[in-house]
Amino acid sequence: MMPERADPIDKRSRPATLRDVAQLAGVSIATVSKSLNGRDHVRPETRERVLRAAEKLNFAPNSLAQGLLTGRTGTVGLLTSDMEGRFSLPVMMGAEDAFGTGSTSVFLCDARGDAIREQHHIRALLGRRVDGLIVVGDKTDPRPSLGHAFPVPIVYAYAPSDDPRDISVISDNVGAGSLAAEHVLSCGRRRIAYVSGDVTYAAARDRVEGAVQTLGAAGLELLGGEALYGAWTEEWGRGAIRTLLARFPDLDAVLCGSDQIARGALDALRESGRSVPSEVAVMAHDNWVPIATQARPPLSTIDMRLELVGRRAAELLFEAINGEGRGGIHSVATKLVTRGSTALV
Amino acid sequence: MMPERADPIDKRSRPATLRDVAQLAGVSIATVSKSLNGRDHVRPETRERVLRAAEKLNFAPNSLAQGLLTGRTGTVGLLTSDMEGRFSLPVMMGAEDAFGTGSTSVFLCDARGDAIREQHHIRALLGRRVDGLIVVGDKTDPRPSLGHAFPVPIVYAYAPSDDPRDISVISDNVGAGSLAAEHVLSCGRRRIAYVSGDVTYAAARDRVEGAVQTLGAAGLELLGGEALYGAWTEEWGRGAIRTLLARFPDLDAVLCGSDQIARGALDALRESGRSVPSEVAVMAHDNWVPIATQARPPLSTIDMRLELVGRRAAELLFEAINGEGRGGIHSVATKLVTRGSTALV
DNA sequence: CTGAAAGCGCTTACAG
DNA sequence: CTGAAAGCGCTTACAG
Repeated sequence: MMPERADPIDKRSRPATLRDVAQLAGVSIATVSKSLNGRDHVRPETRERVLRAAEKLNFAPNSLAQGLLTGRTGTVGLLTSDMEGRFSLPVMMGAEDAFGTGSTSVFLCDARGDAIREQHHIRALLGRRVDGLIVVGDKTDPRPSLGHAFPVPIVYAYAPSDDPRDISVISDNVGAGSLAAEHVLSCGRRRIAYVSGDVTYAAARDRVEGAVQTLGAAGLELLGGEALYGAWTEEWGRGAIRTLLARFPDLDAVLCGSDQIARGALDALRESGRSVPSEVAVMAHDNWVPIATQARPPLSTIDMRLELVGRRAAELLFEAINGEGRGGIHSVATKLVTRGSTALV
Repeated sequence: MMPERADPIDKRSRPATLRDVAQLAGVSIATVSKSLNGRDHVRPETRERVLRAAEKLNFAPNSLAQGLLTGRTGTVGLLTSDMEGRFSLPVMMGAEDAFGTGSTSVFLCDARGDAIREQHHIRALLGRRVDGLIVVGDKTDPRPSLGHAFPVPIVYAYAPSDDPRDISVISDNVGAGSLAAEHVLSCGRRRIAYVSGDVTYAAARDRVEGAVQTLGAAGLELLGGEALYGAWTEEWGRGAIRTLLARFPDLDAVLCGSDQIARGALDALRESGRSVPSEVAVMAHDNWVPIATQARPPLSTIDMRLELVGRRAAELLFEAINGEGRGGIHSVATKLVTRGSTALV
């Protein structure tokens, strides 16, 4: 004879419904609903009884039913093109964080930069009746707009949409370049070179532009008259430094397009017998913590505040869901992080 | 006089329902449902008419309604403790990827290692009637089981549950240590040291254990009789190498607990005038690509195949959802990646 | 203050 | 082959 399955560990026990709670509390399901949702017109002691019953049954309302009824699901789609990307991740974290504290849940989709896959995911998300969409890019270059034929609002984060009517949030790369230049100027440097990354990246060009502007305002220009563009690698950082030292033996600061480039720069400077920061200051971008802090010396760098980009995107999406969409590009200010590579002389 | 809103760009157009399709096709909603779901008992030309109508209205079925009815939502919760973690991310990617090809969507939740937040997220996920849960850890040490009082199955990935009845997927760190040791042995090295990471991490100890076993089988032991434990940093890698070179000037290989430690080791070896790999081979763990490939020379390392861990977790969860739960720890084999730091002499 | 009823959008027996 | 009806779990006017 089989023992009865009274095991509370039974994984497949059906979740409690309003009906179960109503039965236990001896009231109607309407009353349970009102009690649980804090509606008026329920006697305090009835409400109390209902709450206890719900507690005992470990009742959690079925969001599907609620969503079906109210038209709001409290879910949002996060469409990323590259989960490996160091840049899209913090943005995702910021967004998840901003939503997570409330009652909104995030659907994660990785399209791998494939437009077909992206369409597939969007269709699935729309089928799940998300209240909105955040599209996270992995580089700062504008991406194609998804258009406006959607039943829900869309916010683009990190990579802005190429349609100015869309809502986009980016970090301010021009401002970042300015900040970097300002910092080395304030450290008393005047013979400043720039080793940038891949010239096809908007982020590379924007950061250079900011630096050039700021130097210009101080009556200076970059050593050699322009930035050296190359690759986002340490190797390029090393090679560029060797070239620069040959041409400008008296350079006293190097602005680098990324932390990785800066690490290469540090290595090449050390191997050329230049001491950092006393002879040459090195300034980086991105604040990729494991890279920046493990460098010798640790890197001063510009933090792009990507979590803030994600958080801002979440907020703007929320507003748009509530009908207050504000198209255009919203730019998040970056932040200087000083470490040993630029310490004042 | 207001123009009529026939604008297809209207963001707030209500998504089409079965009823809309039925009306356009001139049939009942039951017939629409059957046609769309490929059920029998529909005349081909009727089906065709329905399909065209659905197409024209850009119909996507409301998953909420489907879920409410069928009891399956086609959603899964991914609970991570640390989205910054280099380790939990690839696992998430693998899981998302495994699901993404099907019709399952993933809810992403970051608990930040906070048990309260974790409970909060679990409650929300259960309210959304996910079909199952994947719990992703950020280190390989066993984590507390969430218990068995859940209406849905749970799979633990990367960090196993401390309850052996739970389903866990990990990468094989002992095997990884063996692989690393085998490789340097096959490169003809015999005087082998081990610079490990933080001894409080199971991953650190397991990798050492695998290496010691393999060396033992070859009649060897580690230089100094045991591994040097320290921190997961380049600085520790540099310091440990200096210590080792002083004690064992003739060492010909170093196994490192991580890519970062190995980079430190490379730098210290170079600065001590040892050439890698001709004099000393350096072998790492993790295959953190930007670190490993940018090293001088690029690092041979053990890839933990974390995407595979995530993928396997997704598969096991799927099985468990279908009632074929297989408790215990499932271990994923690691993979040797050879680069310049160990090239055969 | 409380409850019966309608309805959100779908699927599935069950009649016709 | 096609459609009317019930029902998934909830919320919200509307009666009582």
